[in-house]
Amino acid sequence: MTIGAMESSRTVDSGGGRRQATRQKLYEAAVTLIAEQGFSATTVDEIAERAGVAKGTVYYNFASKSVLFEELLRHGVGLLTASLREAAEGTARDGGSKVDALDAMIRAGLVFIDRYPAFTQLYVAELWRTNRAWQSTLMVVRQEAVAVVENVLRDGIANGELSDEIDTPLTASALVGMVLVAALDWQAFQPERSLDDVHSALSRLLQGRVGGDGLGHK
Amino acid sequence: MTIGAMESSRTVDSGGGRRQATRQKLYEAAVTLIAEQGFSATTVDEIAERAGVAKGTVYYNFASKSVLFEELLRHGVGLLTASLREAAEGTARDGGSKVDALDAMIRAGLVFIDRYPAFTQLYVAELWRTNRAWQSTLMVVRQEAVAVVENVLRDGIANGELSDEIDTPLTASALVGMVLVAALDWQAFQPERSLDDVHSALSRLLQGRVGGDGLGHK
DNA sequence: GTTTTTGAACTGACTGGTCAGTGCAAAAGC
DNA sequence: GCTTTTGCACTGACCAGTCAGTTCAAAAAC
Repeated sequence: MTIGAMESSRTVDSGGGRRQATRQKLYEAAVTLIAEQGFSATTVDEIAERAGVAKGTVYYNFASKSVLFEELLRHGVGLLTASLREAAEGTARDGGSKVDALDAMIRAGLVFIDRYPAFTQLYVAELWRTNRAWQSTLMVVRQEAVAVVENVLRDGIANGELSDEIDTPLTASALVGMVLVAALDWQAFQPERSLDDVHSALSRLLQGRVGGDGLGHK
Repeated sequence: MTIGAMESSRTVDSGGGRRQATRQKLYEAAVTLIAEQGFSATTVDEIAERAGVAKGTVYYNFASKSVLFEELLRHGVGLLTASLREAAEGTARDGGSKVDALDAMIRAGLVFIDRYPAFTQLYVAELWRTNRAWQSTLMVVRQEAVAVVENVLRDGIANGELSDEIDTPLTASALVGMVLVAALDWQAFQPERSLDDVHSALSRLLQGRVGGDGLGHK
């Protein structure tokens, strides 16, 4: 049971109703199982059982196994995107630089992955697959999240803080990948380390302080 | 059909025998199918059909579906590891710096992903899963590949070229993630761009030339 | 003549999805 | 206040279909 609550209690159509609570339980059950085994290898019976619910309930709440998964994806990436946006805006309010904003977003990414590792695993495992039912959904939510990073990069270029030679989409992808893989490896192989620890290592890389004296070499 | 040949014709136990050729065909068929659909969703019948081979042949050559997949994994990561090592050694022979070695390995990674995109997809999709039959195999081959990067980082720290404050395993993971995600996004969303183009964007990031004047800001 | 492949038939376990029926809390009727 | 009705949420046995893996006699390749 590696996943956190993922409540957020005030979702789109909140309503503390029984229905909503059941859906939440199903999300939580599905996310861990699918992260471990993959979508196809996870049966609806398993999901229902772990959620403490009858199989029929799954189909009462979701049109199909795929739809359940798709809505889970939307839900999760939505949380991430909101978190990234908040981080970026936080530094903007404080008059911070764009590099500070990137740094804050790295931290937000790490916090998210730390909180919802199972969701992250499942997201990574599905993102680059092709020919799947939920491809288009995934594409849309991915773009929403990456766009937050891209916007910060663009702003930084616009105000001269970042080189205008950087490739916005590619650099954004690379930054996301950096955080994603470092965080997953952290969770998988060095879970005892602190978030601050990981953050500072990535921060150093972001700011090009890899060379021995803090300046880039060639 | 997004995958390249993956022949390498001179693999571990080469033997141009008929048997080896059949296994090769099965690898190629399996890699694309599993990359697209995932392991569980891919049937043995499909693999056999795409390989142009009878189902019985699959079981004549491999003990089971899982074993076929596991050997495929070993085979593919072996190619990557060899390629990374070669890149690192190439710059060492030319008396290049360790940053040059890292740069060469980034390029080698891109070349690999460009050549075997399907394998890369499948690898990423499986790497952080838990509770799977081939977990341990995957762990071993992953470590072999990452170790090549870690060694270059360590060498760079030892000779003072890189800061001794960098976190070797985390930085290695982050670099791998950077290349992995940037390359997969390149393939998926901007396949028309050239490898050199992608490489230079990542190179810039590696060398910390993101800030407007080529120096890190704070 | 030995190795490898073929291809079709078969099995037994498992899976997504269905559906008739249950439980129950609030509304309606008295 | 008490009884009856309504309909939402849930249940779990069931079904039709699918799949990994087996078997094997015969053909093909070497």
